[in-house]
Amino acid sequence: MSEKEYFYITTTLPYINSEPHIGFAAEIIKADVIARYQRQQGKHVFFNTGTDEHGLKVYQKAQAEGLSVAEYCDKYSAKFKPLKEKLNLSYNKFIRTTDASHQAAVQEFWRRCFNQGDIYKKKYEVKYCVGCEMEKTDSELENGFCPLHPGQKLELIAEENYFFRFSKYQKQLLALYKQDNFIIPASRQKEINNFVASGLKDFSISRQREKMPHGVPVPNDDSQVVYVWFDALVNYISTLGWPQTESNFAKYWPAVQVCGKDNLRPQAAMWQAMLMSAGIKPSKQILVFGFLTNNGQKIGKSLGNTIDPYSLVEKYGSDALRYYLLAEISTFADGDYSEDKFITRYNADLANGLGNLVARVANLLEKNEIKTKLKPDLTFTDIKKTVTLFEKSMANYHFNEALQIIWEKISELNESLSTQAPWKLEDRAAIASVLIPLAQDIINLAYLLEPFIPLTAVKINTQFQMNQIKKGEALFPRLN
RNA sequence: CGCGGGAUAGAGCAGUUGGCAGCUCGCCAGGCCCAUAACCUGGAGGUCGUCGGUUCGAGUCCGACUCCCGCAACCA
Repeated sequence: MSEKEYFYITTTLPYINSEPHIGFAAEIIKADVIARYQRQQGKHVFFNTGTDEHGLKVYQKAQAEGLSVAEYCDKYSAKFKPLKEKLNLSYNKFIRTTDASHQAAVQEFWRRCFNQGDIYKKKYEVKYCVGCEMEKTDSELENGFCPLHPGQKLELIAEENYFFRFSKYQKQLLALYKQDNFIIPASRQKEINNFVASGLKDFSISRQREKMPHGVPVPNDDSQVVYVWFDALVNYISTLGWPQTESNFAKYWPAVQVCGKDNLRPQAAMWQAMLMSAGIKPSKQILVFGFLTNNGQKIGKSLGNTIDPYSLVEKYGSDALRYYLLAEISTFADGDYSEDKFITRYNADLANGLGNLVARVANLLEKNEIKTKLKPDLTFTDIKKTVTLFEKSMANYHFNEALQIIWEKISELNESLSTQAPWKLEDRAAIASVLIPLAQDIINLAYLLEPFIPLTAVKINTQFQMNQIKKGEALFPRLN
């Protein structure tokens, strides 16, 4: 490779009206796997995440907690930052949409769209529930009434906001969806294609400051603030320094964006249209992940069955959680979490599989005082087939499949050890000739596992690079 | 005719160019004893939702149907 390639990946920014939840943890862990894998491939990686902090809900929650919005944002944004250490993430940028540089970028982005003639002011009617003292969107209504106040008629209030000419970009968006692998999985690309093909309505991109002051000021109109969607999406480029430092932007853009399936429209349609309007290249690729259920039940704040990633890490460690989310659940499909499944998976694969194999081989090497000098070597004959299959799965982001391939190898090594039974042999050289190839395979597997379970990979790597490999502590003690 | 996803062994799932049905857990029977009561071998268990079509051959493609589940935009 003459010159290093650049690679940019970003998660969506979680909205800070609640604590970090397992769904976002799953999303950012997958992004982390991709980022780490790309680094292994020798690329310069820019890995972005952060928090989305504007908008009505944050404004209301701040008031409810008796905090200024700034205090509230600092407090809640800070709840997301420890994910980096707790989940062992490798992102190198944490952007907040309240950052001054981001706000300036939003305004510049707005101006560019405005200059294209894609932003206009329009009066329209919003539905207002007197009972709730709140505006309601159609999707919040049941049979045209507020579910909390079904007897009351909704009032219609005239409001004037800025709109974005989404409809103008229908054809260009449809052309974009012709490109294979723009959105993965393909079914999502089909879905958004059908949605866009069915017709687009312009959407409002501002709010009256009087009602909701917590947002980026609209350029040249003090009475309005930028609507949070429009604002938040711009982070994908403002985080690169756009429009100030074009050089960084030029190197890394366009991005691979990951999101949950609820974010398909904003990412794959609205944001792409916004980029077109501003004269910026579309995203490189959008990966759309599924949702998690808790024991088969939909997870929701109202159901009170949210899963706190921090407590899971506290209990089982970051690698165990990462492994579960990556191995048990198909990358793009919905998946389920339950403690029973977690423990079963942990014991079967991490304790009995990988952990036990490492213990067996290391112990035999130590007991027989066999000296080694190993380092990862993917050209090692015995690992080649595994590497080929592994890379194929990784290219499609099929992480569960990639891990399965590694675990087939682990199983093969356990079998090989049992068959050759070096503990029955007398001759040290013969014992060594059995164990050293196994140790070489293990250190190679650790290399492949680094994007998935980085702490364990480092442990194994350190352990197996020693001249005298020692048994040491169990990597994953069995859970009961 | 709103959009999309799913239906594969007792449970949970994988099967992306159509080619003898796989994985994990659980269950039964052996082996081993280096290891984290771990590991290895063998076995029982499936009309791949239903019906029809294409094909030498379909879980995999096409059509119809049944049953589940999301979404239905300006709520971030």
